Amino acid sequence: MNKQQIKFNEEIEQYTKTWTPAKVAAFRSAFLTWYDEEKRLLPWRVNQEPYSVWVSEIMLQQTQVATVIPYYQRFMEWFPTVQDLAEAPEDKLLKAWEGLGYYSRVRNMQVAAKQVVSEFGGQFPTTSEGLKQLKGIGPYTAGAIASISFKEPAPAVDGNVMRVFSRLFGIGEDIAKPSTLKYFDAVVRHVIDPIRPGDMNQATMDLGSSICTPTKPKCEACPLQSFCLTYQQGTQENYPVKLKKIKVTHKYYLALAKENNQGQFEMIQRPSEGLLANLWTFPLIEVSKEDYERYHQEWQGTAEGVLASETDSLLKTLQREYPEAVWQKQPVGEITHVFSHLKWHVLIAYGRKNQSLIAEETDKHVWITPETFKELAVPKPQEKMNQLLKKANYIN
DNA sequence: AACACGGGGGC
DNA sequence: GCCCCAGTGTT
Repeated sequence: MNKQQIKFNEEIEQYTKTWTPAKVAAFRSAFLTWYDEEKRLLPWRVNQEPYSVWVSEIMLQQTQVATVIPYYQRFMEWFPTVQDLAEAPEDKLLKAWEGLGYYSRVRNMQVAAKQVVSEFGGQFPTTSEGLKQLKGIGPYTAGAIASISFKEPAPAVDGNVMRVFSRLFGIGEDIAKPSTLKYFDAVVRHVIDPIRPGDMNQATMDLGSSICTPTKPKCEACPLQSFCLTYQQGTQENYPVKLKKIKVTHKYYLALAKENNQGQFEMIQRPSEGLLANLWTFPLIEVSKEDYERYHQEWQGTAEGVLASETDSLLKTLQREYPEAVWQKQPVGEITHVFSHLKWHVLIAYGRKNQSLIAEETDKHVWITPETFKELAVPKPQEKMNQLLKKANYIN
């Protein structure tokens, strides 16, 4: 067992350590009693055939219960068995799904139906592992069918289940990350009823849709109140944790490290509002991603067949746009910096001027020696650039 | 790991 | 009218 596995096991134990066998038994009893009393009588709950469970689960992945019911009933009339589905003409198949969306799912269902007929003799595989071999059946659907139809104590973890269990156990992992699934899988395995695993999975789904709702959970009506860690802490509304995935925007710059004959570098103060307001950096020239990548390739010496007449080299650009300095042919280097919502890619170009031109100075524009950089407020990317210049012996 | 799939519901 | 939703497949 490697370190990561040990760490994982310890984390799971933190969640389950107060769940003694007696508590687990009481939990199962309370939950299943509630389910027996409250369970909704849905058309796909009249039997536990894998075919009916499968059809309903696929439909329910994309649509709410009330909408699914008529679709489900018509689907079962048109395709009563897996053989009927396997042999169905495509237009009838699509007609049956019309309005549900995600049409590839019904096509995958037919592929799976054909697999069942030809590879499994018309019978569904009876384990979650076997079920996962069927097209369109992933861990969730496999767990649902295996537990309901074959009484395998397999978790069926969907968004509802993550919500319920994150609150019950105070699981603060980010449910937006696919890797978080394993925490819920482990915790569900710890408490799932070995005699009625399917009912426990369905009870969890029902609880998630009727009581343990995303906002304003009806904890006063919850059969699991006394088992719920976050209810006791009053923190249930903070769960599940779902980090908004912020899209990172990439920005590409050339930084101009211009040194004059006094050993001074040009520094520019950023605008008083927005990102890094009022901080000082080398002059930054935003370039397109394409130009940046080309400059970067030239620098790394991997550009092939690039004709000077078609594209502009970094050196030519610098000489044309900033003729007051003598530019070094190659960039000093590259730094990147990740902000909360964007990533800077900066190539540092070094150029030397033969005059001092102090007259150019304004209050937002100074020439200073590296020794006095620290008198200016400088952001992290500029610090990285300074480090790079030091390392390459441009400054001390 | 990121994106596509396609409707419905919530704001 | 825009954003998010929830699994599975694909790249």
